[in-house]
Order: sequence, then C-alpha cells, then structure tokens
Amino acid sequence: MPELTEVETIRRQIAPALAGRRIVDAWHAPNPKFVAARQVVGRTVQSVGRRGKYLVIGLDQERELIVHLGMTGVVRLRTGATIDPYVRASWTFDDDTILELRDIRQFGRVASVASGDYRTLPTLHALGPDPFDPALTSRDFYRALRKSTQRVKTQLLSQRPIAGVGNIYADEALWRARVHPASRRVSQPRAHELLGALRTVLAQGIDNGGTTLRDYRTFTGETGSNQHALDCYGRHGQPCGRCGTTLVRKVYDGRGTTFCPVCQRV
DNA sequence: CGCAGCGCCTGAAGGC
DNA sequence: TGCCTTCAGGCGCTGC
Repeated sequence: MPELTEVETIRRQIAPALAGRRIVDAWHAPNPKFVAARQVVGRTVQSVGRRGKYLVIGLDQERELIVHLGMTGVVRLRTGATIDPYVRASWTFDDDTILELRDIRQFGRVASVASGDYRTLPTLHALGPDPFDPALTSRDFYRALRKSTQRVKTQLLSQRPIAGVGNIYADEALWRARVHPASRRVSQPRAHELLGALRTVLAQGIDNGGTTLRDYRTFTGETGSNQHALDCYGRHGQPCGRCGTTLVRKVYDGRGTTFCPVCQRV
C-alpha cells in the first residue's frame, strides 16, 4: 500500500534513469484506468516529482504524466519482453529501457494532463500541503483540521489537511502524538504534536525505504524495512510500547484502525 | 458543498 | 482437500 514514503522512495530511484528520456512507445491494459498511458508517446521527461501519493512526471509542452499506485502498484524498469500478467501499463524510452506499472488489483491509475491541471483527479486537485513543506506550520495544520468535524484519522486519509498519509502512517502518527483516531476536534497543541509525529514517522519511513507488508517493492525490487519499525499499525493484541496496555483494533469509517485505548485520548 | 455509501479489483486467509 | 466467503483499502463517483 504505497503511501508518501513508498512513492518518494520510488521517485528518488527512477528520477535519474528517466530524466531527459523520450517516450517512443507505450502500452496499457484494457482497463480504462490505464488508457492514458499512450497519450504521452513522443514526449520527453523533464522532471520526476511527487504530490502526496501521486507520481508526477513532468514532460515537454507543458504536459504531465500522473501515476497513482493504488494499493498494490509498483513501478520498475526493465529491458526486453515480459510475461508478467499484472503489468497494466508500460512506456518504452529512446534508450530501449521500459518503465512498467505492475498493479495486481488495478486500484492504481494513470492520467495525462496539462501541467498543474488536476481537475480530472479530484483528490489531487484538492490535495493538502506536503508534510515536509517548510512553510507548513502547525497553526496551518490546526486550521485545516478545524474545517471539518470528521474523525481526525478520516481527515488525514482524505488527503486534504495534509498530503500523502495512508492507513499505516496515520495509525503510527496518531499513536506517537497520543491522539485518539476517532477525535472530532483536535486542540492546537495536539495538532502541533500530530504534525511533528507525522513528519517523524514519514521521515523514518523514507529512511527505511518504505513499509513492505505484502506487495510493495522499491524500484529495484527490494522490500522496504519500515515494517520492522512500526509501533502501532498491525500490532493489535500486542502491548503498547509506552504504557503496556493491549493495543486494540476498531473500524472507523470503514478503515481498520489500531490504537492504544489508554495513551491516545479523544 | 460536504460527505456517506458504494464499486472497483485480486490474492490471502479463514470457515466448514 | 477444496470450495466458498470475507477481508484488505485508496480513491472516484453518485446522490442526498
């Protein structure tokens, strides 16, 4: 389940290989989510960026190729033919390397847009600031959270107050900041703690090359190692590392959520 | 306009 | 052993 950390890991790895390359051919699976792959044939890669969980590949003539990895998406480079049935889109470059999107469950998506025009991608269009944006203050974050009375975890997953947080890092950051995932109102001091916790767990995730629970692999096919550093996500039934209370798992707004019922307060 | 509810997908895991 | 059901969950879309 690629979140910001996994997408950033992949971005850093593919950027040097793609910069300046021209796309000479493309292929896509029949699923309409991937048909935009062919629309960028003939363009040259100028930049490889990221907005939240979206890979944003800058092309010439003010175009962008957007790739979202969904739940099971992986991006990798190869040369020669493949027989992998889970490859949903691929782009051939002028040096005969092939970038491919492998996505077992097809929750991913490809789009070709005019630079910065994300109207066809509502979540990207309304995306909050990057957690590592130095201009983002905890006061900004607090105000963003105050715009809704949805549960704080649901807000994080909406990508609106802040970009790139998924289920794993939401649980981790809420645990670290001692904020209850079902809180509908977060005070300014606690918003400050939560932003700091998000930055900490996300930076650690990037340092560890991402979290591999099942499908996620880095661009070079390696697993990440952050799954060994998790304090909360997936640890229900085990003791809280702070107070020893058994971590519990509940479903909030349809999302499995692990938290400490004692340390994390509403 | 915000948001709840649903559908998309497939492999793994659990039940019988 | 093998079939069936349930679950995982990000995000786009629909309709209230």
